[in-house]
Amino acid sequence: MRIELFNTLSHQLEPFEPLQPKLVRMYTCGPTVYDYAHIGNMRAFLCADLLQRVLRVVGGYQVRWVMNITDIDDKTIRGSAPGSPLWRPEMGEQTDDPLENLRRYTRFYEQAFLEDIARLHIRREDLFALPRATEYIEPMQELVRRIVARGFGYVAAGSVYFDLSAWRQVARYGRLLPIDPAHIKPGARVDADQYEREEVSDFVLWKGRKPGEPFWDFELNGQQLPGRPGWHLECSAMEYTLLGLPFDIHTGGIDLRFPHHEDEIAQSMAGYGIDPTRFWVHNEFLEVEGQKMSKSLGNFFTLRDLIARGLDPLDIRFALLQAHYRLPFNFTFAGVEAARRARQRVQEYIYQLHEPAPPDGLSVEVAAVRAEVFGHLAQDLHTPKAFAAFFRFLNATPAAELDAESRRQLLHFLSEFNLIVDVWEIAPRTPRQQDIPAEIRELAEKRWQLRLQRRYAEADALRERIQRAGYVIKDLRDGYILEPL
RNA sequence: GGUCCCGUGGCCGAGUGGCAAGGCAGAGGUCUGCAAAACCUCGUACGGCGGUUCGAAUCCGCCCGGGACCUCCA
Repeated sequence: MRIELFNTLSHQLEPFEPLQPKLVRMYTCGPTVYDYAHIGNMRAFLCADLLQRVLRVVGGYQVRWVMNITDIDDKTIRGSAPGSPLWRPEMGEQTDDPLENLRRYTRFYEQAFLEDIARLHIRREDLFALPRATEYIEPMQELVRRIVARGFGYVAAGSVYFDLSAWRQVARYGRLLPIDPAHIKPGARVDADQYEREEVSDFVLWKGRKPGEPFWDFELNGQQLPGRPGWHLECSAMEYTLLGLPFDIHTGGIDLRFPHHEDEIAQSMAGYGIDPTRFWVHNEFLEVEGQKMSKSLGNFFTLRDLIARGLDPLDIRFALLQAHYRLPFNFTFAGVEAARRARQRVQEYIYQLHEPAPPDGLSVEVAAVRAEVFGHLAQDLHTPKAFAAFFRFLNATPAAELDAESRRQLLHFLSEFNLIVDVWEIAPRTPRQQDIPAEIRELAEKRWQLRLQRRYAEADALRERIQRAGYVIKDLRDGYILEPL
């Protein structure tokens, strides 16, 4: 099915076609591993995951998906510095080597990040590569040399800057978001004094070494410039190295349009001479209870915070799919609860489909709902419309009444749909006996026997006890289901 | 100060000129010893005020409220 995507470059919906037949090359701005990722970060990665899954399942493409790990920047340096309050015992001992400290610090949060995305069902095996910035220092330095050689970079006080005024003479700057320098907010962060750049809009490609900070040797035109890469550099270099330019899709949060992505385009074009990406796809932010997430408002959550509060990461995944990715998502606890119920209802439906069909079962047209649901997903990942169509079908199609062939087709469609949504189990109901303590199972069995003997008072008392232990009993016609509450 | 997005029933959330999707909650019912689950049925919602139009949630203006970006925040 043909996919259409909203492209930030053109500000409109465009039909998507990969540059190489059948293969989509896609890059996602990943986390800076200086702390646990919060759910706002997670939205960005879930949106990218949704896109790559839709490309695979609905578009029928192979996807080569790269997401970087930023393990060198101001925040990671600060966090790993000697005496940092952010240093944790799990990271080991701090050493005399700033680079080694940085490595220990960032690996810790990288590991946490990998655990977090795994819990959200962002699959490691879907990622072609998860490159660390510090492992691409060479290609970054090479890019700086190219930029300078082409006359778009200059050295000042040990750092290398991108010369925007020179760049503006040969190319358009401000393709993703027009920025009018005449109307810069008074007091906006320009910290012109901090560096020796010629224009405040010039951005740093390579930052000169500061005492006590990690650095790499760098020789540029015979000059020794020990230091570390600028923010935007890693993406350009990794895209070039891992995907090749130009590639198909670049994703990230909406805040990255400017300056990060704008500068990335300028760098890649200036250095490699190639406009790096055909499609820029940006997701809107996540708010909490209608407010911007902030630590001072007390509405700042990491995934770990939410899990500690008893939320299921898959309910969070499902909840985030209920809104379109280009609109702000209002994260609420009530919303996650609603998502949990809706998700459970579909799971129940799937279980019913696995049960034996009645002899005079109904036959339904599954191809139509598939076309409708996938059609909405193909239309700029319109998950709300896709789910509306899906639930409309569910409401009109009671699982218990379907014939065997319809069930088979429907389960096939659901397993395809679940390759995208990934929050259900396409399997018969299995009493997960191993997850339930033996004494609870015994109580449930005892209660069932009492119930058969019509000793209801005693049976109900046991049911109470079981419920207090955190399990619920659902009676069926000739048996019961025992599951965690 | 500049640029831009959003405001739809109790909550979430589609719809961008022609009788307002869907989810959750709520109400009633079926089934069940009761409950839970499941299933069926049920909605006088478009922030405010003007304007354009035969017709506006949808276009235009103003106002109110929330949010974003404006040089290292996803």
